[in-house]
This record gives sequence, structure tokens and C-alpha cells, in this order.
Amino acid sequence: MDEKKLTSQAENFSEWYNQLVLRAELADYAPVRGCMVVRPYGWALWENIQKELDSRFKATGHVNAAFPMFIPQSFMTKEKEHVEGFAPELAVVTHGGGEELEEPLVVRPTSETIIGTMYAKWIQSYRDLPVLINQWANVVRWEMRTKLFLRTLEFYWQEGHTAHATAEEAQQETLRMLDVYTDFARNEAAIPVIAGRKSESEKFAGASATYTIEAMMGDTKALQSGTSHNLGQNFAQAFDIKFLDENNQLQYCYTTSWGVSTRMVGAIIMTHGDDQGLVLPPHLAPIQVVIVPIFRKDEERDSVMEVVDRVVKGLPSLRIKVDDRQGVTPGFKFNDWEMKGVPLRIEIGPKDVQNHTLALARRDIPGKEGKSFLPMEGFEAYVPEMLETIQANMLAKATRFRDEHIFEVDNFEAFKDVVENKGWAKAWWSDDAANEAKVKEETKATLRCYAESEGEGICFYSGRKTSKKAYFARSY
RNA sequence: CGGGGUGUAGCGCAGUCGGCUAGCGCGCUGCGUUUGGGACGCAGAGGUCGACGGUUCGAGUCCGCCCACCCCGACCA
Repeated sequence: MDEKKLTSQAENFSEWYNQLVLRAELADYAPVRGCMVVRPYGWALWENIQKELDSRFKATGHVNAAFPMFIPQSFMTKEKEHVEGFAPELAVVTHGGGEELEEPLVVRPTSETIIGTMYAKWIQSYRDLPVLINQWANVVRWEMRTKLFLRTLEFYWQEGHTAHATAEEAQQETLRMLDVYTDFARNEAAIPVIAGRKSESEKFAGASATYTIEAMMGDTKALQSGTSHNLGQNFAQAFDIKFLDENNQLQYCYTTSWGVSTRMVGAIIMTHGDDQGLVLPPHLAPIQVVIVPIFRKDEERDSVMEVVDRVVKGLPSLRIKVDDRQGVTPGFKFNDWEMKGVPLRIEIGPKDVQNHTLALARRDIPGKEGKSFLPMEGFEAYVPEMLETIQANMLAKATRFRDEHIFEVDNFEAFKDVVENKGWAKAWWSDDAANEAKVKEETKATLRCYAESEGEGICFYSGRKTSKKAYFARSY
């Protein structure tokens, strides 16, 4: 096989994705089935995602805390739908210190139960509310089939858990965090997600309502990239999270939970990547600018490195890497950093020193069109600007792709054709779980989320009148 | 769990009508020459051929069983 060749064509999309993850050194297969080793470069990307999300959480008044990884099995069984939803994918610890445990411990698949237990202790009065806590953690779900970043037995995420005095406030919080995710995806990851509510059959186990941000991957499949749940009083009742209100009445809290995981890394790869490798959005890229110095002789070396130095010092706010590896040709370095998705490359050689220019190559526009030769002068301003241009262009490109692959349909034939061959279908939907299951069976497409809609129309499947529209797609 | 596929050097593979000391490319080590799109020469290192059992004078190759991983489904962030 030719090691250099990659193809993102739909039939090879999965292979292409795996190759990208492995060759860009984002992650590796672990010697444990279904688990993943996140390598330093991949973790650096995740750290930037964390940083951006965390600053948004702080801005909305949330604080971080940590809860145990082990959950007594009995906690899991308190909320009926929750346990039913998660039971098949739990890892259970039965032994500790060489002895069988009196009560098995579940490795957290999510932390509603243990956090709910603590909230019950912490919350007494309406004055204690709202509680707005986030946790950065790893969780374990025993999935049948795994895929790097998208679905691994162990994954990293943040999970926010909040408790409120009223249903309105909880709903507001649920939607506010959905907005935070939407904003993050669009403006940092350059992924034009579609936000909306999940259907009853797709919602989180134990939630009253689940909201999602859905992203379209390069093969037009959908990927749920973040969720925000309004848990109503379901968990509050199961875990006895109560407070005395202003009228001295004992009330159950309304709780929410929301999360974004390392799956976001997979979403970025599958949304922007091309046949040359990764394309990372400048806002999140571990390395925003790579500088490749080029010289033949030692005399050239000094003058080139002097310019390199000046450029690095002139861009103090950017994440820059100078690739001064010896014994590797510039061509090799170009390809190497393209594979790793670095948004902007600056080549500095003897010609540039002489002409006072910089050779720049944009990762979002492959080949010659992405190259430009600009005067040194003013690079302190135009390099950061170019990164913003790249960021904006990536979003625009992804948005165009998304919009070109969403089709409104009003009959089943068209629906089937769209979800099987073209992308996402948007259609009037009569909101019937049985029909949803039938559609899935016949076309493999699931209801991704409800869409904004006005007025009424005829459901393409049931023929009934409805006021709801929904997006359907095949998904990861 | 069902269907398909693959296990041979760090990676990618050839060898599979049983037969010599198991090969190729990339990578790796040393020396030298090289540096504007994946450099070159010379010299090297690196293998219980996934595991176990069987057939045979002889097994990477044939037979049996097992294991691991990948892809497609069912399940899911």
C-alpha cells in the first residue's frame, strides 16, 4: 500500500478517519478492547476544547468540582428509566483489596446518581439554589462496538449538573447550556451544528427532555456532539433532593445535566479533514502556526534563523512551532504538518530573507491557491488576521456543505432516497415512536432532533397533520 | 451476538500448489553528501511467521481448535 495515499470518499470514510487519527498522532489503540490512548497531540487539542468550554461555564456562573468514579450499585437503580437505559453498558467492580465487596461498585457511566445523592445532602433551602457545578471526568460505558474518539469504552468529558427551584429556571438552564454548546461548536470548532430537542425514544435515560447539537460529518452522517438534559424532578424525587421554599413549603428541586466529550475531537476531524490529513480550526489547534526554516549553507542558516526569531517574537499571542529538525527536507515537513492539520505554515528561506517576504500556506485551501508571498512588514497584524480568515472560511465551508446536504421532503420515496444517498432529510413529522422505529428499520435513519417549524403540515410517513418538523439522518 | 476480513520486523505488505539460511518497501542506527513539496549513497540492527494441538523426514505454508484486531449490522455521547 502507498503510505501517502488517503481518501475521504464515502466508502472509505471509516478507514480514512482511522488513518487520520493514527497518522496525525492524536490517539492510538490501547491494549484493552474498545479503549483508546490519547496521545499528547490529541490531548493538547482536547485541552484547548476544555479551555474554551470552561471559560464559557465560568461566564455562566458554573464552578468545577470532582465526584467519585465508583458508584454503589444501589444508587443506579433508584431512577427507573436511568437504570434501564444504562444497565446493559455498565462495568461493575465486585472485588477490592482481594475480597468480594458487600455491594458491587459501578464505574460511572455518568454521574447523575452520585451527584444527586450529594445534592440531597447539600441542599436545604431555596437560598442554596441554584447549584451550578461542572465536573471534568472520565466515564466508562461498555459499548458493543467502538471507534476512536467517537465511541470508546472509556472517554473523557465534562458533565454539568445543576439544581433549581423552579421548572422554568431548569428549562432556562437547559437551553442556556445548549446555546453555549452551539456557540462553542460554531465559533471555536467551526462546526455549524443544528440544535434541537430529541424525540422521546432518543432522549437520555431518566430525562424529561433532551436537547442536542447535531453535526454533519464529511460523509453526511450525523454525529450527536453535545447534549443538554432537563431532568425535571425525576432525579430529585429518586434521590430526595428537596428544599424549603419562601413559604416554608418542602419542594423537590428541578435538575439538569449537560455534557460534551472527547467525541468533539472526532467531530472536528470528520467535519474538516481532507485527503491530506487533519484540518484544525485555528481557535483550537494545538499549533496554530508552524514555521519551516529553509537554508542550504551555514551562512544562510544564520540569516534565516534571525528572521524566524523575529517572526516568533512578533507573534507572542499565537501557538507557534518552529520545525528546526535536521536531516528532514522541507517537503517532508510540509506534508507532516499538513497531516497534523496545522492551520497556517510559514516558510522562511534565503529568498525571503533577501526579498523581505514570508511564504505562507493556508491549510484550509490545499495546493497553490492557499499559498501567498507577503512582505514581512506588518506580519504582526496580518498573520493573526489570516488565522481568523481561516477560522471563518472553515465555518463557511462546513455550513455550505451542511446546507447542500439537507433536503426537505414530503413523501417517503424522497425521504428514503435522501437519507440513503444524499444526506439529511427535513420533514413534517407526526411524532409517533412506533413510526420512528419503523422508519429506522426501513432506512437506518434516526430522528436527530426536532426542527423549528411554523404552521402545520402533513407527515410524510403517517399522512397525519402535524405542527412539528424533524431532521432525520444516518448517524454515528 | 450475526455477517465479512486480517494476523509474517516498529509500520505497510509479499511469500500460502509443504522444501534451502523467511523476503520487500517505509521507518530505525552509524558515516558521508543533502534542505523552496514526502532526499541520496554505503554499512548495519531488528523475526518464538497470533497461540495451542495434529499430519509429515520436513509446516509461515496442510488440518483442527482457540485468541486478538478491523469493517458491516443490533446498542450508544
